Amino acid sequence: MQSQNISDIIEKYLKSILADSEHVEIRRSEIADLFNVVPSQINYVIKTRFTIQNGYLVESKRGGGGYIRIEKVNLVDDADVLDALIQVIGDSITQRDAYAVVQSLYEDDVLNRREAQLILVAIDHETLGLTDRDLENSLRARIIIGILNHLRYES
Amino acid sequence: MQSQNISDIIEKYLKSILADSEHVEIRRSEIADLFNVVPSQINYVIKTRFTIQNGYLVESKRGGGGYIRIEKVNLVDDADVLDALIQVIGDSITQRDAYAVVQSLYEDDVLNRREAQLILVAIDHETLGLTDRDLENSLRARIIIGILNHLRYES
DNA sequence: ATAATAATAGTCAATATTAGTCAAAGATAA
DNA sequence: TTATCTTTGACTAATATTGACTATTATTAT
Repeated sequence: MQSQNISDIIEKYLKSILADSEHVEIRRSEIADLFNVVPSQINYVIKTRFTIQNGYLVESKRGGGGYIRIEKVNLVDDADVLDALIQVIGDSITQRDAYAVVQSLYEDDVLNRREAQLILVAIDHETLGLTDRDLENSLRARIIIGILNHLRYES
Repeated sequence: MQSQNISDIIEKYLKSILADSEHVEIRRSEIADLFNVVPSQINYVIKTRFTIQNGYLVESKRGGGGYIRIEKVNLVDDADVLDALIQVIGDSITQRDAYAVVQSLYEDDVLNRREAQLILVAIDHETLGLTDRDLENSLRARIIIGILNHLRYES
């Protein structure tokens, strides 16, 4: 489990802060300097690792005193967040994003490890075994949304 | 003495590492260089010799800092039962029959109630939302088989 | 007040860095 | 001989990194 690339390292750094506090607020250029990358790489890290699918809300402001603020949210407890998530998924979701959703359900203790892994198997590219990528992504969306709704009624 | 083709040698090399540690993480091109083969041969070795039937899980990532990771897992005792079920399911299964399969897994304590329900959601006709019944049945078969294969080992 | 300037963050596309797929060719075993 | 297994490489896909350009907000000068 070595994080070879710098994006993974930045991700871990931010998550280590989030482990202790509700949110983290950064100045983009400072983090970029800290890890010796261009500022836009911070956007890349956020866009790929701190999405709503991952269970994070991000807000920011430009100009003097600007910042980027990342907050961890709970996907199923808050009906609004769940609705937002379902809307973001829409009728198509990649394996990567779906993986992120299941991962955050696990982190929120909505699913235990075994349940999460069963779901991951069900939505896996190899499992579905389709050549049509659009079809694969739309099926995956239906399965994930079906499960999210099931979890909603259950709770 | 058996003919030691290069795939066998690579297999032994990887397994010798796995003898000492739980997993091995490689950079595909490095191993290819080490044994003077094209990178895709590493995929061939993995696909033919590190299958789940043999107790290996494989995951990988592309791009900068990419890797291939092979993990040895413990296979459960009653893998034969799973094999039999997989055989019976074949490449297509109706919702009715699939329900029966999941039900029997529940009755045999392979799955608990919640796990069974999650799986039923995933393979439900409504969830999959397909008009092509053959496609639906074959997808359902793949999902169930994927899950049965997952149940082969303990993580 | 308003305009100019500074200080932030965002977007996007080009490039780099990996791994995956597939089918043809070659080698080996039955 | 024939079927299966191995080897190869061209093409594809996914992910990461970079930087030029844009957008937004705050501060300063007029």
